[in-house]
Amino acid sequence: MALEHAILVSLLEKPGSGYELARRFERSIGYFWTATHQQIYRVLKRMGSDGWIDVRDVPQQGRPDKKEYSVAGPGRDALRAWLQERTEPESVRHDLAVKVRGAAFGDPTALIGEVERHRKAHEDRLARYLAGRARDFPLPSADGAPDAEHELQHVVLRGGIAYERMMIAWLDDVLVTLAGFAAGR
Amino acid sequence: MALEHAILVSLLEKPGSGYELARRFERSIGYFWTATHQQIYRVLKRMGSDGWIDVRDVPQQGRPDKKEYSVAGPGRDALRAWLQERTEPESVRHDLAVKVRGAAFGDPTALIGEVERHRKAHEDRLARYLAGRARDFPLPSADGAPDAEHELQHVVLRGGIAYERMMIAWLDDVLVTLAGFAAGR
DNA sequence: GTCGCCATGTAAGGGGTTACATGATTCG
DNA sequence: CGAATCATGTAACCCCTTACATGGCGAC
Repeated sequence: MALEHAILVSLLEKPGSGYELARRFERSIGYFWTATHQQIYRVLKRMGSDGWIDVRDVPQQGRPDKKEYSVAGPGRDALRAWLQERTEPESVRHDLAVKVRGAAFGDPTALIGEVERHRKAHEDRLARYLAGRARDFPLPSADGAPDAEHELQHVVLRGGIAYERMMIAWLDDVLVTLAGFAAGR
Repeated sequence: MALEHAILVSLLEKPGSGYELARRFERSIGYFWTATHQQIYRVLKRMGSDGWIDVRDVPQQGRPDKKEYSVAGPGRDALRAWLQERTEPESVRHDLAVKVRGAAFGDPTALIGEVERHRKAHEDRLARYLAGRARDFPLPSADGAPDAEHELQHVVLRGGIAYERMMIAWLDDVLVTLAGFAAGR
């Protein structure tokens, strides 16, 4: 339900095409929401016909032309209204936890490789986030009027970093537990 | 895609009815997968016709009769096969992070109440998990052959606890950041 | 007598994933 | 000459959520 709102936020931060939005969802937005280009194009169409966003054709040379979207008045209003609404914490879905508990009925040690793969994926993401932080948020905020957009982007990124660190530590815990079955017999 | 596998794991741990499964998804299974009774009944039907599970009618007194499901051979095989498959880390979806970043284009301080609500929800869940751990996993595992089912349930629960603690700490970070806008002008 | 629990479903609609489709340009 | 990037879409399918539906029993 929040995809359209995530798109509004992203377009408010910087107008762009559907393709560019898809890339942002792979990168910075990816640590709190994901979407593929198919979804994005479909939703952009609906948002356009609802008057939430404006479209501008941008001819380009050496590349296909693109449509640049930007947030219109009603889009801003829709976002403000949604910010007031209550939303419940999202439900968690972890394949890997299902597998870990399911491993009790198969071979626990056979899961080690899979856990290591996931651990590596999380470490790669953490490294990307840390690089992004070093690039975009180099200094602790100086005193004085804080810049809302910047500060809020930063605190969300800190959340992504905390999540990846938590996952890596947990996966280490899982690996130690699984290794216990290999050694303990 | 893992709902049917989560049900297999739950039924292997202990056979039960659709209603009982729904309750388990609210409780212990809830920290790594969620499902409503509507979903569960539908999937149970399909799993039954695929021969993954057996059904047994259990008449009851003072309560409606129930159907008790248990895992059949092909279900066990399906779970074992799935444990071998690669699954990619689940994509994250956090409404609240979208809102935090969107607050830059509205009133950041208006979000404080919502963040506090979420914080409380996570604290409640953490308290439930800790109570569950004290009840079900009172002692550090004694030496000797570890019990796979028990150990693996415990490590998944530790993951749930780590997740809730991480979220609470992050929400505190968000609250401090949001409060900065109220004070900083 | 109403509320909550136990117990099982159907139906509609919305959102997300996967596959298919096209076509130009740049880099190795 | 093939692969990757830029750029935009359609179609089918599956999963999930929300609403509707029923009905007996026990507690306050």
